[in-house]
Amino acid sequence: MQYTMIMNTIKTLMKTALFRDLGEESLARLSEGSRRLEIARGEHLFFEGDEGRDLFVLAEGGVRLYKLSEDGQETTVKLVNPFEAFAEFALFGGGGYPVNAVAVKYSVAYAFPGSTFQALFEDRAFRREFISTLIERLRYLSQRIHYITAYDVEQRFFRFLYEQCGPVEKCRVEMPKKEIAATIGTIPETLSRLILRLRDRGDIEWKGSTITLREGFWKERGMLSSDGQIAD
Amino acid sequence: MQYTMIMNTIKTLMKTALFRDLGEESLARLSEGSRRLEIARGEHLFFEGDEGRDLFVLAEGGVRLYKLSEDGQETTVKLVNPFEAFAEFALFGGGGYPVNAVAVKYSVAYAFPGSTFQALFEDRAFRREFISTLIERLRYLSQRIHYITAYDVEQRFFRFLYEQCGPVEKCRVEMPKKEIAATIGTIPETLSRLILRLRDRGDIEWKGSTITLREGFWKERGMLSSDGQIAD
DNA sequence: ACGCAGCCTTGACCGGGGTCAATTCGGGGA
DNA sequence: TCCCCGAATTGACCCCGGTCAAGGCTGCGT
Repeated sequence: MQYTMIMNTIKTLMKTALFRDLGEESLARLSEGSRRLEIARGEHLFFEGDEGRDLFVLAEGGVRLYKLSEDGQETTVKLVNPFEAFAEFALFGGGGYPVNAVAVKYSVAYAFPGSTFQALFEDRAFRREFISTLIERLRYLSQRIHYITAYDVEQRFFRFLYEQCGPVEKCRVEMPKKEIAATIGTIPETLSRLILRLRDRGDIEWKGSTITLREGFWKERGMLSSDGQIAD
Repeated sequence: MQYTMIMNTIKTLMKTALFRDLGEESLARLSEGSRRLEIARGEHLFFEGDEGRDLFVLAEGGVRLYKLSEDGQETTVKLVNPFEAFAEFALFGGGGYPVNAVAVKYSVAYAFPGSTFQALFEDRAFRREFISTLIERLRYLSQRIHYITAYDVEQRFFRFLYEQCGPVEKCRVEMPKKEIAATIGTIPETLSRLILRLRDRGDIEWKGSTITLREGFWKERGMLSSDGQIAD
């Protein structure tokens, strides 16, 4: 493997919460064992049930994790953003991946074979970080379950925007609308109508992949803009 | 603390996956630091946001974990059954409990202060078990998110029965119906109507707290009864 | 330039399940 | 034993959002 390639991998790892605090040589060792994957929009990284012992880190793009039921109904579990690790499931306890992973746009990810982690678990600080990551996921999923069942499509859409960009007025969202719809737990038709309603109301402007909110939009909803304590 | 009381605690711990494999003296140490809690139906063990560093193990009864939104809408995250540990969140990363915990019937639980776990984490096997537990939760929540959004009330009700009793024809469910409704993500009225429909159809019989399914009920749904590979 | 294939939008329709309100049931306390 | 309060049932109503079916828009390959 090439030197500059390893350096790139390391750069990505250092921006990822799970690995941020690792020492030089741990990072190097991880990187050496990794593969770099480029995936086009719509390509799958893995499918539910696949045996797989890889943990992934997204370097660029976006990946949607979802489940599928017999009748084709799909449910998004989480949208992964750059510098997040995902598929920690793979490292422990078998049973294959519990979700499907699809790129919502051109993406770059690194795959780290589970075996390369054995050594890292000797490191107390890493363990701590790993467990924190899991617990954070747990909190996230509890939260998400709640959002999806207790809030309507409009509120879920705002939350999506907030998760993507924070409390700002201008936000780029480079995903096809149907992926956005899936992410917030609805279908393109409904999202389309929602946007229409919001535009009429003067709340939103959507040009290409740039979304512009009305001045003071977040403030009205109790999420202060421009600096920011944030409601969860 | 009394000898027999400690013995009871230990007996419970030994039936709990997380602690099953611990050695004698670890169990004893844990037990000594624990409190025994008896809670009546409807009582809360803790509320969302509470600072708390206790991990719980349910010894008897049932506890429902749920979130609440501003407008009073509640969402059940998980129903805890005896010999399950819960509120692992508390041990790491702050922010208080992310859910409310209410007893759905008279329950007995043990509370273990987070501090007593520090020592246990030195034990490699325990760490492994702990992480497995977290990952299992993660899988469970992914699954649940999917069930709640992709399946209708009827299917969710069957899944509830299945989770409570497995693929058997006779099943005791000692919870008020409104708690059952909340658990499967609906309201008492809807559950009531569902039961009516199922009874007319001859699928179910509900007397007191005993539910009887029609012969071969589970088999028809691809979950073999009486021995049992189980669909997930 | 053309054509095809996705993606997105728009309309008409409708059904699962939630809301509100009125009874009825049932079990524990005086 | 009766009473009472909360749980459960039942009915009338309705709305959010999903389904189905047409179009329009865009971009890519040849």
